[in-house]
Amino acid sequence: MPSPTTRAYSRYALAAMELLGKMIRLGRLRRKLTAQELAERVGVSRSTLQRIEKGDPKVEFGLMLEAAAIVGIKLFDEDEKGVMALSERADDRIALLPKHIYKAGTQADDDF
Amino acid sequence: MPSPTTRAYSRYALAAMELLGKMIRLGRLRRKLTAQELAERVGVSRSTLQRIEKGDPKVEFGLMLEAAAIVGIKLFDEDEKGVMALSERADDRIALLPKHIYKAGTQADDDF
DNA sequence: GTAGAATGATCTATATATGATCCATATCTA
DNA sequence: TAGATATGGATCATATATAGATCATTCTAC
Repeated sequence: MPSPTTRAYSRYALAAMELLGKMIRLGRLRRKLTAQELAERVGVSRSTLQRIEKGDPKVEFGLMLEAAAIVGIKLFDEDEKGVMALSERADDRIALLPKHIYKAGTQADDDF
Repeated sequence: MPSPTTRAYSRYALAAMELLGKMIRLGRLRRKLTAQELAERVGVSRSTLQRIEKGDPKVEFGLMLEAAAIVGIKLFDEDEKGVMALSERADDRIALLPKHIYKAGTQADDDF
């Protein structure tokens, strides 16, 4: 409902985005790549890379991860096989839960 | 240079995005939230939440992290303070490196 | 010190992500 | 099983992210 202009992000999300941006910049400098060079490898313009390294919440999710991967940052501390394994485990766990959530005559939500 | 339509993502990045999407869905089901409910909390439409849970590379980076945070997924395995601490350490390390990277009479890039 | 290169910041046009809506299907509750 | 609700998918108009360009500034190598 809120127009994307009005969008608000939690402080935690903002901090995490900023951190990833800084990690990408650090990785780039360590690998002695210019902004232009990294931008080309990621497949974006230099201006977009600037936003990536600032941790701008509005950049494409895929671009952040692509840039991170190129400079050697692996989320989840896993290589490709590890990520795929985790993905299957997630599938398994999802399969154990109800497919739909019903709120007909329900009260709250949280527990565990 | 490449039109955003043509954009290609590495397999690793794609796998990581898909994993995060599944983790978000798992978190939502465990907390017994309907798609509509989580979408409202994130501040997006249900259709966008569908793309988030699919790990669509084109959703805003901030939305992925916001949704993840709401269902209790913390990247970097850190709380807000931990993330900010890491952020400062990243600043320190960046400060130790040259501000500009020069490629005048240079050869390769990698080392570390 | 100086020249040249990299970076930061800003602006505009255009491609596109998002919100809204609708329909069909699946699946839970009673 | 029936009825109600959640979900998946597709479409379209609109707000907006991105590419590209320009200019000023900062830094490095020489």
